[in-house]
Amino acid sequence: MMAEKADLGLSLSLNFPADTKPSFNHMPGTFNLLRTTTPNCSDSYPLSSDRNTSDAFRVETRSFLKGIDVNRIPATVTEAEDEAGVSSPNSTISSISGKRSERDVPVNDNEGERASSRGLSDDEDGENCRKKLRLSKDQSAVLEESFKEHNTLNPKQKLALAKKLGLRPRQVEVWFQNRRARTKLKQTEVDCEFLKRCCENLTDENRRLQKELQELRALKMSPQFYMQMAPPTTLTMCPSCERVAAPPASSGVTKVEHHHNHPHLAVSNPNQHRALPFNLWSAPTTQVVHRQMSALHPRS
DNA sequence: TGATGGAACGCGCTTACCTCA
DNA sequence: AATGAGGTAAGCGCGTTCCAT
Repeated sequence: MMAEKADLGLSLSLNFPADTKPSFNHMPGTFNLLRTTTPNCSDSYPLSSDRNTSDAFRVETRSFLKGIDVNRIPATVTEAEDEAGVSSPNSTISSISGKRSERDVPVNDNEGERASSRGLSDDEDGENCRKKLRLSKDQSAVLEESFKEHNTLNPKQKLALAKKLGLRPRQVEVWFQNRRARTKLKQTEVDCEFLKRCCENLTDENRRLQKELQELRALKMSPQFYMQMAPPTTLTMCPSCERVAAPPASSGVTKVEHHHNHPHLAVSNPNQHRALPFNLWSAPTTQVVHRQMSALHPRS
């Protein structure tokens, strides 16, 4: 089952390759904080509103349905529901709204389906127990394909998909909801792992710096060091690249001179070169994040 | 023009059912 | 055969958005 899941695109693996980064953009409202740090992440799942038109289903509608669903509801019930848009005894909700210019194109069908989705929806057998209908592999595959194209559906798309798969629109809707939830969960796990790694790197670096500091303090105590050491004020840090400048031949280095020692400062876009001082972020992905954060909070 | 109410929708949480080891 | 764990379809409540009034 896990392997199957991976095939279906739920494998948001943690071993970020060299220049990939976790995407925080999949779901609205999740990891907003982090999202701001990765504004250049591309949306893996464009919003449905971008593709709500009929072209969304240019995915061939050929005979996917042949022998498709083992679990299918008796055709009489399903099709009657879907075609007529009367899915349940309580589907008396008015379908005359005409609102939502874009969303409820197929007014009747959708609203009937919607009505069935809230409240008593036992249209399968009329009993109270809800039946668990496992979707077939083919059905899942088609849904996955569709999900890859757009992770939300407008009513038209929902209906078309439902018809194509021999499911109720509500089932398609639920599947998409659950699928979004799974994606988000998976993404959250990936994000957590990513942050954990960042934390570990920072901890290591902190430890290393503490050690270095201790060594420097010890050195400072020794008289010989004091004699050789130039005054600390001559240690300058490049505000752009955050590197400690090489000890100048003479003290009182001006900023211009300092920059002359750093050819990279000639780069037009300073953000393109923001070398980290201590190799702080070992993972390339974190460098990206750091760059974004630097861009958000530029120094001078 | 802003306030208000209804409809539709998505999400989070949860339950119920199914499959498999 | 029984059972517990994990996966997932589905129910429900709530918040948000859009639109008509």
